[in-house]
Amino acid sequence: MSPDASGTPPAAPGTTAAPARRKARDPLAPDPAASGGADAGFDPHVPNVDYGVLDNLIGYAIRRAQIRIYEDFVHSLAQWQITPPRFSALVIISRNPHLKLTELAQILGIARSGAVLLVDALEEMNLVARRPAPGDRRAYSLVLTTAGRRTLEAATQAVVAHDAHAGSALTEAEQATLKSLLARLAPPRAD
Amino acid sequence: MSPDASGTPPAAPGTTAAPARRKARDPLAPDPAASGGADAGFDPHVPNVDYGVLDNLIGYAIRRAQIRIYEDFVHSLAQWQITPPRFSALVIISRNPHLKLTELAQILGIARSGAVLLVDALEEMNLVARRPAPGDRRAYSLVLTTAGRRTLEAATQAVVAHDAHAGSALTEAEQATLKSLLARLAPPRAD
DNA sequence: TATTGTTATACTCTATAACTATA
DNA sequence: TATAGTTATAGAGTATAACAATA
Repeated sequence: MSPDASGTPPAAPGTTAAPARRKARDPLAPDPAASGGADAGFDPHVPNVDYGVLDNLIGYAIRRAQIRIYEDFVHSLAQWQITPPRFSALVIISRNPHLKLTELAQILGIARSGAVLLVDALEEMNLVARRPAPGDRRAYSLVLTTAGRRTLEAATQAVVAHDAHAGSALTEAEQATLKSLLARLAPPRAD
Repeated sequence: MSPDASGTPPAAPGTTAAPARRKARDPLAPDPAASGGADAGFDPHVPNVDYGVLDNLIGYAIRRAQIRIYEDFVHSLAQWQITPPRFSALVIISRNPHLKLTELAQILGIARSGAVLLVDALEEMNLVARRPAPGDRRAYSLVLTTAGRRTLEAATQAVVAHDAHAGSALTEAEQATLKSLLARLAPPRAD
């Protein structure tokens, strides 16, 4: 079809100019619902803008809150070169020592190959060690190093402090309510 | 340094075997806090696993809820080949016609170049049209096509239905409370 | 034959920065 | 000189699938 055949005619032929068009790739050709896409930013809530339904959706309220807090989270961990997934991994390994890579992957909800990369980075930073798993020479037993424990402790303090800041506008009771309500949200439907 | 010099010695030389190590790239070398990284999955909440601090953080409660709802959201839009950012764009353009690309980008919280791609896709799907902006031959005026209005209407119904499902475990009052609490969360700090 | 860790590959999303045509 | 839209490029994150060693 012709360049501007989008249902609306080219308006006024005298004032109409505008740059040239090209065609775009299809971001969801192979599998619409798969892949780790994370949506665009979408926190701003610019003044004088009508957000329509978006403002009525629980999902968007949660998303906005998530984005806002995530920023803070990332900042508070940046000084240790720790990303959110790395923090999660450290906490999980700390509280559940001797996990195997596959188990860690399951807990974190990522692919095994992703867990390998994650642990690679943490091991290179000397925070986590792969020890031979007793009784299975294929597997590793993941543990924190001394430096890992120390770093996790410091990072945890920072994270907790920033999380407290995020919730500082709410009373303790309200924070508890919020967590409880979030936890009670219905899981995805099957259809 | 040698392959396994990670702070912990090779345990027992008799039982120690385990695959070979290599080095990993650094995911946050250029700019720790930038880039659109979205964290790994992390919804599962596997039984018999100690999540430590994570279970006490508001940020993680929100993140889990977000991931859970997001799935549903994506599913409900997949049949129209509409992704969450596309849906946002359609709603914003619908409620605020004649936006320029740059304005749309600001509202969505994405880069101008991203907005171009987004609108490219929507235009190719014949849902959005770029019309010449009156008075500025550099700019476009974004509007929904007839098909765009129709599709948005249908998609909105689906989204609202699924959002209602997500909140179905809560009473109306509780849903209102949840939204209110989320909206009151403190914004990120400056430091 | 199944599983553990690994690797290679490909794909998506996003940002940065350079470029053009206007203003 | 600044701004709107565009383009190219590069980076991070992820998944998939194949592979070797071991179970």
